[in-house]
Amino acid sequence: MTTGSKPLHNHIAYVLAAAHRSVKQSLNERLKEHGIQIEVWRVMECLNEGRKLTMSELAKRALINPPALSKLVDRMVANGLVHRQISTTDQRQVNVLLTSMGLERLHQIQNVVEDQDRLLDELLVSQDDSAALKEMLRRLT
Amino acid sequence: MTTGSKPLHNHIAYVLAAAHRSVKQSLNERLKEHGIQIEVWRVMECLNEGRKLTMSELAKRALINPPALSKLVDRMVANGLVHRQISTTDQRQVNVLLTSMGLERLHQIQNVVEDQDRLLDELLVSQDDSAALKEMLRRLT
DNA sequence: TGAAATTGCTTTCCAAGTCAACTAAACTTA
DNA sequence: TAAGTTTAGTTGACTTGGAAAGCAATTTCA
Repeated sequence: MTTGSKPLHNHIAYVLAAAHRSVKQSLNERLKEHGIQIEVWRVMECLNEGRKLTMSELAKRALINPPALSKLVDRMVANGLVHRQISTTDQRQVNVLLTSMGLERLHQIQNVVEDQDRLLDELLVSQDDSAALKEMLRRLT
Repeated sequence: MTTGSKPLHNHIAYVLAAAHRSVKQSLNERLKEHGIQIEVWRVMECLNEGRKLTMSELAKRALINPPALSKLVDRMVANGLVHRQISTTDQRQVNVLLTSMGLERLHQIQNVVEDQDRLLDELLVSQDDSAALKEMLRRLT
């Protein structure tokens, strides 16, 4: 016997990585046409929902590690999408906010993302599957 | 109204990214103790199943883009885990094979990965869920 | 209150990934 | 069969990400 172990394509870690890779890539291609990278979209969504978030809060929600976020925000500031604001109550904290241009750009791409999401839903069998899938994924998180 | 759109945590792309991030991170921590990175594990698993694969075949299965794989294989050769072999039938193709040390190292970590997989399974409600989840993820891929 | 510890964020250094260009081998076809 | 095309893989310039150290502001508590 040569394999001795569960085949790769049955590992959750592998299947999850494959699905993530493929979804990420197709979303990426759509967003690239608008000159926006996926992480930038997530940050903008988070700020749109949260109005004003500290770096650490934003890092958690946008699924980005603090050092990477710090650099990403630098770039986004340079591109005029967000701005930083030192918190008045705690001078260590930095609040990040969407600029009006950032909000405008977000609206431009929201349709793109929703389109892709609809397309993914269609790949699943029933409508319930989509909800069930998300629920299971949240459980793994 | 300020949001105007589906909340972030309902987007498949987001939930998938969150789950992937978290699973990847925990697997990564386990593997780090053995000095192996996740992509290296995937490559070794693929080679264990396929015995001998060309770079492009390996790239597909291990979910790694060709340039990244090329460099990764460089490192793995340097570490004595695999070796390259120019195909006799087509001199452009490069076959990659596990060394005996590579196989040995793979066996050492397979338990680690299976442990984590078992743990993930337990996070889901029923046994069926695991199969259902994988099936849905494959559909998205 | 002031020294020590903690927290929030950034910076630095290095490892790794991407895109596009490149080399070489193998086909195609006129 | 020689020129043009396609395919396989690698390389190089550039960008991004991660781990660990660093800096300040805040909190803790002796």
